[in-house]
Amino acid sequence: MVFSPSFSLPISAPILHVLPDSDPPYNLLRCHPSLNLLSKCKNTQNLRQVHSHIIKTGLHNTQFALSKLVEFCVVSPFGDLSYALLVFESIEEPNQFIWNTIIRGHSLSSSPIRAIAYYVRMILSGMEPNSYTFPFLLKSCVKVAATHEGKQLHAQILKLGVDSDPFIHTSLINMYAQNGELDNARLIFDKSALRDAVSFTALITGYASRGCMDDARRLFDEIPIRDVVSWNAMISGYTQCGRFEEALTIFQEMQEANFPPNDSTMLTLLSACAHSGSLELGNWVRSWLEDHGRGSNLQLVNALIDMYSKCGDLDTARDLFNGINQRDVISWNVMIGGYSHMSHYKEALALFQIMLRSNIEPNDVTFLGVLPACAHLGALDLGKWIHAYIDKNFHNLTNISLWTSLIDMYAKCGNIEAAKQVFDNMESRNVASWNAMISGLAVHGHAHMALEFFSRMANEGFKPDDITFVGVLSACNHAGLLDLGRQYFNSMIRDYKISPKLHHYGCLIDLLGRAGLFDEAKTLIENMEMKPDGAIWGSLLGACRVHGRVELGEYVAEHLFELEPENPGAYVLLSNIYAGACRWDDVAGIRTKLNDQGMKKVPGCTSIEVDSVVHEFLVGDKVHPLSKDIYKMLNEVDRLLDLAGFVPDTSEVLYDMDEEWKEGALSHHSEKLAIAFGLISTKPGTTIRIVKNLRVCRNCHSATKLISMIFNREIIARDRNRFHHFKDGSCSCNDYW
DNA sequence: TTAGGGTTAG
Repeated sequence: MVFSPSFSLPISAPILHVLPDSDPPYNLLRCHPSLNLLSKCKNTQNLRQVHSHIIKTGLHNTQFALSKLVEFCVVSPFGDLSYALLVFESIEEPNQFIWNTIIRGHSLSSSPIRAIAYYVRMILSGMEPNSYTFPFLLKSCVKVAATHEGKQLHAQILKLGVDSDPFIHTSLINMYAQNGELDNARLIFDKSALRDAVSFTALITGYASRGCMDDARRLFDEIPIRDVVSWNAMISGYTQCGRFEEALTIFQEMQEANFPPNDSTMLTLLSACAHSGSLELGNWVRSWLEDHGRGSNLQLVNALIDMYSKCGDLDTARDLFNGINQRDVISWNVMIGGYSHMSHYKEALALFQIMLRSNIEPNDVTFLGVLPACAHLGALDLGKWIHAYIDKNFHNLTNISLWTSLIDMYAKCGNIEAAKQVFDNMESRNVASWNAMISGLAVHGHAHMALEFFSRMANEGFKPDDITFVGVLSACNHAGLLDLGRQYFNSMIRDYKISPKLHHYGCLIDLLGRAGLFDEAKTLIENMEMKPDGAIWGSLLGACRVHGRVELGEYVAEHLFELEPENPGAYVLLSNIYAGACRWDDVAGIRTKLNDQGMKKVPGCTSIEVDSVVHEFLVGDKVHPLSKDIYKMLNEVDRLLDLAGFVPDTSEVLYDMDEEWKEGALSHHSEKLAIAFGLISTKPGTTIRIVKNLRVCRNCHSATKLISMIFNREIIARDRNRFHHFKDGSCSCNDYW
């Protein structure tokens, strides 16, 4: 047997000779050295050593010692349930405590429903449950939303007459409240004379989870003697409902009442700060924690990191993260999630890679932070790796958000088929899953399939929300389905009672503009309940360019200049309109204006993932290590394009006025650099996937179509608005984008 | 004769 240096067994422990089921005096057992050693176990090895010791000293003949062993296995983070079960199965007639402990163990495990199975076994073996048995069982019912089983347990509780036990009473309220049956929870609460702060709080939490904070507040006011958890539950309830000011008011009331807050109060407050962006209060909490000597508590530091990153102070968040000695998975998750939340996607992925190298096991929350970063950067390989990791390591995972996040990732990374596969394999879905699928199909231009999913969704009893309609309308938009778009827009208002938001108007106005129906678009804008935003004027301006409407373009541009004076995009679009009308003086005028005001257009940037590494290219970029080879390939591409009779489209010159124009012609746009890199670094025939931060320009669009044919490559490009699948010389958008 | 209820990364 191997002894770890920090752990040694007592040499002379008393040997007990006892008969089974006849435990010796408890005072002798309770303080027996072997049992005291249990609390010092730090791993399974230690546990086995103590178990051997228990056997050597004869203690294994007592149910008391075995119950302590089983309890340790079940409760301690260094124990494990399977070991507890081994011991349990070796006991001929386990006592009530041991049965309860095994049930408790299952309620704490990853499959709490098994607690019920052991309860059934307990009854069948002839052992009666007691008032300790039910809180464990009811907790399991909460975890797996087993309302039906919970009700059966309720019947048993009434039959046994233990319903007046305060613990069972609160557990029942909690079970009903958490499973959405608030009326039943209330019934139990009202019928009983038991009214301590704990049962009040259980009901308050139920109301809070349903957004009924006014009911919660009434109950809170009725609590005879409040305790710290009831205060915390109120702060947390308001926070969850997005009523941050009221959350802070409760905290103020708490202070005025001289009620001392605890760590949980601070955790809850930090969560309120994170959600509402209250950096000032967050800083106050931080100094409170330092003043009270809680500044290095891991859970609190994690909450501080979360607060700072959500408030946009990523540097302070990272400093705190770096300062932690022993980070847990939550530390990593909040930092990665913070980067992702603030659109620092590259940092999110970089930190995730460090996490893996540090041998920290990621969990579902980690992936909820990483997958959106993959989606934005188009990091399909990493996304696929995560999918495989989940399949391998997380069986029976019922986290709908995670699967939905995978759908979104696949769709945004250009693999809509994989997105659909994930969707089809989901055991249960929610509105968000349908929304992800519908908008995924929409950006890929599969309008009819998106609309088909919309009908399926309604048929399966899901109620579409405003986000669903953004997907539906953008599906119509990307396919130019004007009549259908109008119909869905009207149906949204009439049949689903959803009032249109800017996004919905944006889709419809874009559709109308592209179809040249400017009068209808203008009327719609004038009748909107809110002021149009830059996106709406912008799409109209784009439509003016397509239809060569110079005067209207000037009128629309004026609105855009007023709304977004710093945005050079509007000037660029207007100059393209002038260029289309050969009004070169006006083109030059805008150019001067842009230069005078020192405005620079957002540089075009395209990324491509090769062998799990994301490579980024800016216009005319020469910093890539393989730059020479890339430009060699670029020359070859240009030569072949020329041979194929390609004539560059220079109608959008100003669009590329600054760096790109200076770099010469249009041949060094970032997407072309990325494609050239893709051509030299992947095997012939491999699909090339690229992601561009701006809309793809006309010239590159025509060039890419030809490249797909010349090199026999499928090229999937995501631009700011949608996907383009280039194949055999044509594009899935049918030149409509 | 050892235990059990309500708040606390998305």
